[in-house]
Amino acid sequence: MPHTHSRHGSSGDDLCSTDEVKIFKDEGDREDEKISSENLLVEEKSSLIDLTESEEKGQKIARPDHSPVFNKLDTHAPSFNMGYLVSPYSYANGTPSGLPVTMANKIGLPPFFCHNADPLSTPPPAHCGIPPYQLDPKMGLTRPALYPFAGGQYPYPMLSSDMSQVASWHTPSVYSASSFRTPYPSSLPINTTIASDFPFRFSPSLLPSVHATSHHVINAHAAIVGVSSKQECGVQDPTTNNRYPRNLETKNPSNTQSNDSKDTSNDKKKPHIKKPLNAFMLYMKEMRAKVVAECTLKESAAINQILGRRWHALGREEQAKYYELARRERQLHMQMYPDWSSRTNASRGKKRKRKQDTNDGGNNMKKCRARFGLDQQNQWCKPCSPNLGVISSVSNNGSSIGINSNAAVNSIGVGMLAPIVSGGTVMLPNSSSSSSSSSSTSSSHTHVQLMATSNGNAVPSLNGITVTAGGGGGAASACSQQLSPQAPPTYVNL
DNA sequence: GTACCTTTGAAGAGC
DNA sequence: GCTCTTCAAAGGTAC
Repeated sequence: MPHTHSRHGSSGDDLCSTDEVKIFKDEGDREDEKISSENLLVEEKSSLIDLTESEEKGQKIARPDHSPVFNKLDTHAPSFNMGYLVSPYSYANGTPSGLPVTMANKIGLPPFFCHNADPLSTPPPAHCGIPPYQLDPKMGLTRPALYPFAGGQYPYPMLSSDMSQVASWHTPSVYSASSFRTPYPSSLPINTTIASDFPFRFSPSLLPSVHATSHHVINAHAAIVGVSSKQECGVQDPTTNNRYPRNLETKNPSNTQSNDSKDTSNDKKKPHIKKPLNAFMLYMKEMRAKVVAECTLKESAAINQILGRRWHALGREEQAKYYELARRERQLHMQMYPDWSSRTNASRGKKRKRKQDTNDGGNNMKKCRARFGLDQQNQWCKPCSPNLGVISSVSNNGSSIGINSNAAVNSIGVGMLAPIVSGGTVMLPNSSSSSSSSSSTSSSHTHVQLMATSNGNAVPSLNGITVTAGGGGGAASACSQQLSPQAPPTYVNL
């Protein structure tokens, strides 16, 4: 995890990551910051993963009736005991099923039960499912499943209608005897129903081929995509009635290798199994629409910055939920595509080559910090050091913000202010302080942070508004403040 | 049409 | 074991 230090106040936000103006009140250490994940040590955060990873390894042997991960995570996330993925579906033995968010989402399961009826009021807990179901800007209020089942398709990801028939051969007592109670619909039929009761013990890799009727389930998995992720909806194999052909490249590694010699463009067009989403991706998927609605931003790069900050601000327990979800995603993915490896996709065709020039403001700055062993948030490495200038005035007439600067800042401003404009919004203090920036006194600890640009520039302050070098937050913190009903922010278009 | 941006995390390759 | 690279999602942007 990149953040290994404790953040004090709000000045320690991540440098170099955003290009926006941030104004916020320094009201001392907030309670939520005390539990912020940014305060987590590397060991602490890794422990979150270790908890799930250790469980994952143990699960390969046997998954007891009470999942060990729930017990382990009890100390951090008591809500786990409630089964944060409460699916309306149940196993044949009546035990509730649970699916990773994206998997259940994409295979067409209905949204999870959510306690919170207002998706915008407060950040819903992870167990509440995916707000974008109601908020997806493209699909409208009721977004259909990305991978809807064809008529009659069985809703279980790994348990096709035929498979369910297999499952129906076994009475609940059979399941009880197996002592398996996994939240995975996939793991249950594979590990217990099939493995223990079939005359042959199929390895997971054989399952898709052995049970030919389940191929549509495999193909319904969201990890299989066609040309690109943006075209994944509606991509269908013309030769079959399925979205994708059954013979996936990862099912035959030798074919994958042979395909490497072919044209990469052809490789790109081939359906492939996508990587399972990690914890942050799951979080982004869930929270993106909310951030878009709150911040009126559409650019994913900016949204992702916000989400990245929110991710760090997320509590340990909340993050643990997503780590657990991600672990389940990986596990389910592993069961569905046992022969798949990330190497398969990595060799597909070099989808993109990141810029290697030194002016890259994101990765290169991170690399610089790593190379020079600098704190990620409070220090600048030499190549990224801010070229400080002086802002001569900062004015706010309620509809616009003006930032005048001397020549030095002007030179910075080319790189600094342009992203701010492109960002579209700048958060200003509330009416009490925003009406006049000069009225913002030190007693209110109002700061304006001009965020680092790709050149790592930031500027000092004037007129009572402190403009600090570096720092982080930008729109992320702005949007975080917007969550506070007592302090509605003022957004001003530049 | 497609790479890029931007985030974090996982995983593989290479040293 | 460490570092580096790529890929997952997303959609606007730039070429």
